[in-house]
Amino acid sequence: MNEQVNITLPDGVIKTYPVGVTPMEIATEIGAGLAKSTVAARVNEKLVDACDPIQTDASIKIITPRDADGVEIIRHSCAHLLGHAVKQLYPTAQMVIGPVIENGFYYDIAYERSFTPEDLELIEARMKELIATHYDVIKRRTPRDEVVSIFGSRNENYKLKLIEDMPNETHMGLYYHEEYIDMCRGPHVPNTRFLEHMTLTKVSGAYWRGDSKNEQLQRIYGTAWATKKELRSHLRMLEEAAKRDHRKLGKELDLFHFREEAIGAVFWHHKGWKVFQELISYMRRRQHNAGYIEVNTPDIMDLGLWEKSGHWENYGENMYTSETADDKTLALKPMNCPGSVMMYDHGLKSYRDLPIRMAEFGKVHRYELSGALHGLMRVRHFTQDDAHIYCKEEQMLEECTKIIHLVLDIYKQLGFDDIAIKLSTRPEKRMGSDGIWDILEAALIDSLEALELDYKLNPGEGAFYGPKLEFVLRDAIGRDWQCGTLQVDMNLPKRFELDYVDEDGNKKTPVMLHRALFGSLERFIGILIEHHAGKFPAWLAPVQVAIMTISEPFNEYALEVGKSFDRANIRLEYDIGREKIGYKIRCQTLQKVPFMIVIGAQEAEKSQVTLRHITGEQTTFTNIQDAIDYVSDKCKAPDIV
RNA sequence: GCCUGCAUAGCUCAGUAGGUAGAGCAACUGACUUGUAAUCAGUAGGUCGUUGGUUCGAUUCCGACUGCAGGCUCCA
Repeated sequence: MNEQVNITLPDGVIKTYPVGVTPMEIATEIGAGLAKSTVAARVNEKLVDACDPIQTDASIKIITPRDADGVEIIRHSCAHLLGHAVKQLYPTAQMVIGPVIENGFYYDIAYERSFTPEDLELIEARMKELIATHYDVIKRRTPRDEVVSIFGSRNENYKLKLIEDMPNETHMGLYYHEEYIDMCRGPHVPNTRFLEHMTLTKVSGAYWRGDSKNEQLQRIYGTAWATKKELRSHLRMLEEAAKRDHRKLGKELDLFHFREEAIGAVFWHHKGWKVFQELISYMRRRQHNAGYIEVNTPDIMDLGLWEKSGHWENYGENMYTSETADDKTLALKPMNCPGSVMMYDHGLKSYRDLPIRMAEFGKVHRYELSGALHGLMRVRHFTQDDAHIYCKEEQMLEECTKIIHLVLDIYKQLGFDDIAIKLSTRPEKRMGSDGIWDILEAALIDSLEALELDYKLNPGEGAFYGPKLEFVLRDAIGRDWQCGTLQVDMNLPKRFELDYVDEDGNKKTPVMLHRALFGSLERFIGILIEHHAGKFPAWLAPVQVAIMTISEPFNEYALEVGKSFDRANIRLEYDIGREKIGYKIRCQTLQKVPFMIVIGAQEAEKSQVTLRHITGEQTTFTNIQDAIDYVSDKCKAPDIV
């Protein structure tokens, strides 16, 4: 009979212990310090509690708060602790689920009233008290019927429903936080002293099982970290994000505004509109070089078109419609594709014409739920840098590859190196046969593989007419934003009976690719504002040069300098009022103007130009043209060499 | 759309335990003619988001509505 187990430590050393030894016992034997920081363990690659007995030979790694797994466990245990505190303060509350999320955790709770920020403070204070008592968290593997009776007697009806979802489990892990009991797969911390660096962040509603048809629960969010330092730096990151908020900067930098008369719609001020136009110019050049043509289709078209395209059935709840005096119903376009299809359909197409890469900066209108709106990031009317590529089936792979190449290169030029790709496959609400979906999904996967790119699968998230790739970029402070998409589609061309004359003289149906690279110009500008914290690169800056004088006698020379810069298409503003130069510099710095020109007696007399960079360094040019050449060079768009 | 919170001058905010409001910046006027992140003084500016109710009296208390913020759902 084998009463010993061989345990392999991470350094390869093999030690022998009695059967049933626990990770905590092993850690204790290795050293008191390790034992003290033991959160859990990885035994044969599986995460287990520090108290779980080991029955067979195994490799082991002790998990401490220094490990990413350790921090996750801390967050998970914080959720339980939240339950402990909530049940003490609000005994009739019913706990639902308390998972770990990025940077923290939440717990969904059913309670007769909503929690307020004051409740949150009370709960957090109670959690801190409980942490300070350093109580042990005790795990008991418990037979199913006993678990049911425990939660039944405690009126934890949601826990009972969750148990019903696990018909095959004969035993559950129960974690005892003193009088509070939670059910969990675990593992969890052995003692609350690990949970010190947490704070509750917000309350909100959340639907039971995530379905808006179900009752609404209260969700309490928190964040937790291994050390005080990490907690503090996370809270600082949130502050930094608040400072970069594009809604705040949009106001401060005079880029755009929103108002009640047109909710979810942007009023672009001339400075913001300049950024918008610059981005479109950039995209036009890139698309032209990539073999695209640009068209423009109507914003409002007969409802019949949208019925035929399937939008009315699949997307109708997001569409705006309008009745006219002649009893026609028209719809504002929520997407550009049907218009593009009309454009293709006009006139005969030959296989020699394909691929046709047809771009359109189309403004689309989508009725979004009011609660979904968010600054420029989520609006009801926005401009897509859309394009539809019509090609033969055998050209599909190459066209997909080209698009992926283009989008990654553009993001890179604009300063985003960290791009994630998501593949969204057939949704429940869709059109077209499974055979077609097989071909389309394979095309996207093949093109990603041809480029050796990693991607994450999002099953069931595709558009109703085809699967899609989504390009997610990571900004300067580590947040992810979804921008571009690429969708492949054989359904719309079929519905609209699009065709081309092939080599053999027969008519064939083209494949249609839908792609947007910025996605929404509005959202992309929001992302750029936050990524650069309002300090646009010079080529995008609404004002590239501020010309300012030391005092009024030099205004005339300042205007002369300004005219020369203006002729060179450099965007400039004058700041030649009676304020002191220090004040002018402060204002222009706060406006994040990349270059300032200071003009006083010295410059006026010698026809010089002194350039001040936003960073504070200065360069003096002995003639205006040299300064213009220098600034022009710095204001070049990244695709222009 | 749902949950919670918020709404005071152009902006950022204070305030009124119910008696029609105040600061800083910005604007305007005047003085100063100024060299690298705020010169000084003065003037003007608000039906306290809208709308009902309670009250002798509501910006303040209560309700409804609208918008905004954070979530949920959805999504470019």
